[in-house]
Amino acid sequence: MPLASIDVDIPRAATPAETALTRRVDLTTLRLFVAVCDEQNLTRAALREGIAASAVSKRMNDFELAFGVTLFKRLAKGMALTPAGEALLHHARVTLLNVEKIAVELSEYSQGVRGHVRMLANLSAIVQYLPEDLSAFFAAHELLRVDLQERPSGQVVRGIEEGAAEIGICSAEADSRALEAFHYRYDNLVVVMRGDHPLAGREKLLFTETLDFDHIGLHTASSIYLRSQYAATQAGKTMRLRINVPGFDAVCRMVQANMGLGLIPDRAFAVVGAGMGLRAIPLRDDWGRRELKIVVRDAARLSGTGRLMLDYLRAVETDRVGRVG
Amino acid sequence: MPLASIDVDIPRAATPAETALTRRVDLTTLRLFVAVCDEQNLTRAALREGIAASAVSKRMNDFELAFGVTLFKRLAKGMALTPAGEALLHHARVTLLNVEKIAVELSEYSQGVRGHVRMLANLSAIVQYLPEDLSAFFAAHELLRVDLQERPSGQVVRGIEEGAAEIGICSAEADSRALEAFHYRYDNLVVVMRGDHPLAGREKLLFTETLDFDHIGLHTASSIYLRSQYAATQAGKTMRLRINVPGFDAVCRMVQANMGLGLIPDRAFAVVGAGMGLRAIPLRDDWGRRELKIVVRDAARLSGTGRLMLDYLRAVETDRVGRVG
DNA sequence: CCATTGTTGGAATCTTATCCCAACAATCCG
DNA sequence: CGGATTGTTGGGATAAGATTCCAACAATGG
Repeated sequence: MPLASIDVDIPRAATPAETALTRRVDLTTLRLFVAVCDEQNLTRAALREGIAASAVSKRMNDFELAFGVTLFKRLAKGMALTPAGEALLHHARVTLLNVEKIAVELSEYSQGVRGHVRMLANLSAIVQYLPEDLSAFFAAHELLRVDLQERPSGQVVRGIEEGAAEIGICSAEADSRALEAFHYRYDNLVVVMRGDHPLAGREKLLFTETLDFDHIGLHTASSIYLRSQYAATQAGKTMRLRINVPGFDAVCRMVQANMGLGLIPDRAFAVVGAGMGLRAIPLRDDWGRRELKIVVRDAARLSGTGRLMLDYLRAVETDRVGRVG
Repeated sequence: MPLASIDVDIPRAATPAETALTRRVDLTTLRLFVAVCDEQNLTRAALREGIAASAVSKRMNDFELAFGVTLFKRLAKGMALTPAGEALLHHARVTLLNVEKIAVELSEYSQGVRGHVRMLANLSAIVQYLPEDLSAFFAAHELLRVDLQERPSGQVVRGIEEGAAEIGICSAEADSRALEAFHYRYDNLVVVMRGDHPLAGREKLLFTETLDFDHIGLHTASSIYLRSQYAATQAGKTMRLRINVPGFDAVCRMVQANMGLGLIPDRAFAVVGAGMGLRAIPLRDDWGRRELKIVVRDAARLSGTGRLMLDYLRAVETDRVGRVG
């Protein structure tokens, strides 16, 4: 069918000839190449890199010869890229960026750093839990470093599978396929309201009990918003929405302005809603208790630092359970 | 605030010392380094790379000296990585992978290829439109190549912003911020049913008209499912769901088995539902007409091949409008 | 049509990686 | 316990390759 016929991303093995070609690439050449592209002028590029122009010329020509391609259109007024040159330029840039990362990271080690962990996490974890957890982790392990990137849950799983990072944190509902998964945190939704709201005296709430009042919605793509819509549907009722706003903080401000009830995670309320004189009442419905999980490719083969981080993250919730309430 | 205190991903400029260190990295050293890591043994690594063991030893020692780090724990029975070594190993691997890509891509050019475009697209576009559109594009331009990766709409936007690819295709509802956006396709939802269904004679349908019949739902996280739930809520009704299934093809099979009505994109029906003797009736509601858009960073600065692809994709819908029906 | 700008070629030089051989350290095992 | 084995490191000679300088060359632009 059509999908199979697309000539895209075929991960074929490198032929022997290509293996040999790989060795003809070197970083100096790539560096000079991007310099020439930047300057569109071989002479200026040579100047910038502190080398003779003829040496740059030779390197570029040798490279073109080795691969049998033309990288530049030699114009009277400098050099312009061919399509092959553009393709190379992109890869050369990311390669050099990577090399820079190597230099930076290793010089951190030379200054005393003892370990790195690469992590991926979804927004919910990054906003609610990781600031506190990582701060505490760093306090206990000053000489460790973390590279953290934000991605949606599905992409977190993909990244861990591909080895882009060692440890991932994502929604427990995401399919983590062959990865090992551990519980990280429960994420309790709370109903946020002013102290003078009719429901303000309650200890717990069912979502359906809130449907007789106005609501403030999160943006329409958020999972909380979608899930609460679904719950209302299941109950055969409709949410009365006064407005949709983009962030947890905005929800709290709207609540304060007496626009209605808000529905946000408890930890988010602790961070953005504190000191606003609002009341946050936990939701009793089971879908109000969402779970974040930790995913790794193989816990037994984690780096030392990765192992340390994994153990720390797995233990952190129970250590603080009193404060999470 | 907690977020600011995390010591993560600080993109500081490289110091002059680090710039100098960058030049001490070279690909041969990296290649030898991963060989040593793979083999956990310097001698075998040297053998594998066809070079004298002492040469490898020298390179490793010089490298360690240059960066002031220890990469290996020299054990009697070979070499084991230190944390610094592990950090280097990861970056070395991706760097070498990149270099391999350079070699592969350039040798394609040497064999006649005339241009590359890197693209990102969401699943919807990849399943429904790109197979056909790209096939047609390749038919017209044999010597061009496309690198296509699947990502959710939000990540498509991010990837284009970061320059990971030139052209992105995502939902029109995704926020494309500063990117240039162009219309790509309308994605019309159709109600799928057996020929003997009471509604089978209709030309068009409002979603509310279908709510008196059983439905087959897509998986609960799909945007079609969520959107239809929402529409039911807005109408003050409830969808009567017989079952939730994971894919467009499964929906069609369930419809055929007389389980109820299905709601899927028209193009998906054309691909998976053809020849099943089913009827597909367009939805009249405005949310039944979803849009896919093309995003680029700067259409004026696209590569030649990128420009060609953009123009092609922008024109393709109207060229085929008769067939899209 | 000559001056200017910019790229390329060649020969000499110099740097530097590699090789080979030997030394050395640490286990293994009889 | 001690020689054999396995594996890493050091030094000097060699060989390979990159850089420099200078000159030639091509193509605009006034």
